[in-house]
Amino acid sequence: MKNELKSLIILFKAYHSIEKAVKHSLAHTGINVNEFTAMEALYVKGSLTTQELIDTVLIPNSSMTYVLERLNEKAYLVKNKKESDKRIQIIVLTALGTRVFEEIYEKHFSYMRSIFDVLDKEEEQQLHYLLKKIGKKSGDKE
Amino acid sequence: MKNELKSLIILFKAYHSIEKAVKHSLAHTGINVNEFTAMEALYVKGSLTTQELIDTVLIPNSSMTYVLERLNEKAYLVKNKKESDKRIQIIVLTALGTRVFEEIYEKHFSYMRSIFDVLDKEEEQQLHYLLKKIGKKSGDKE
DNA sequence: TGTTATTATTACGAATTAGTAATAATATGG
DNA sequence: CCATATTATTACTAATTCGTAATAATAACA
Repeated sequence: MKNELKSLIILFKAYHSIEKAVKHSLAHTGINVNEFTAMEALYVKGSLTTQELIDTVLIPNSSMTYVLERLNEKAYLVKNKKESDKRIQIIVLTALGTRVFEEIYEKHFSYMRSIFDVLDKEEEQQLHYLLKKIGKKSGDKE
Repeated sequence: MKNELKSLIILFKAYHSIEKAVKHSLAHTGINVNEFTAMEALYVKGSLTTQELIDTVLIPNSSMTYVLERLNEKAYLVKNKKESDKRIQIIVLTALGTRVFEEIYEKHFSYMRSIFDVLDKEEEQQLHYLLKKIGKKSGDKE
């Protein structure tokens, strides 16, 4: 077998390895990776619609519904119908959600940063460039 | 929020985007990503123990059991107890499994290669180097 | 040689993920 | 306006994933 999907294998390995580290970092925080990613997006953007969250977190709509339910149960976010288009919901972190996220983020940041710091600044930029390039190409093919 | 986990976010995005492409490529083949990865490892290595497969595919042991069950049901692989240590199973693809894998791989290869070909040879090597570096660092922290 | 520890694997059950259909609101084209 | 198409979201269900405990075989060593 021509092993020219080496890039794919290496990407999968690196990702799974990092994903494990993320899970480890989030263990005992009461939220999982998808929940964290959704909260992060909301924290950065201030507010997003469900559809925008789906496009950011890249999980299926039915999975996002589940994630939002969980976070809503924990009172970390609220959903508000948009007045001008009632099909749309605007999602916002609550004060509690924001506070909890900030606490979790601080530790998570240090932990993850200690991994990525194995790359120097230039290497990290190069990684961004390369990953964006294949991510974009891959998205284009959908 | 200091956005210095940009690398993490970009990696996640690129991965999920590629993962979608992989799923698309494997749709209608009757096997999913984990099943494909396990078969690929077996195809390349000839045979592996369950534990070796777990270390390759990087999923929990309980998940691997499920994957192996699925593939065994489809008669794509067989399990043989090792004589010298009966705790250990040696997993091998059947002739059917091998043939099916080759068929699937051929199409999958073209599809995935068309994505990674957006990188030139040098860029691809660089990507390998960078991903291995953070993958390794991340694994070390376990 | 008989505990005790370690390793490989499976069993079980709960949580999550995801595909598909349903619902509800809005847009569009006659 | 009305019928139809499109968009956003949820409901429902099946499949998968995963943590943890159980089992079974082997190793270690007093």
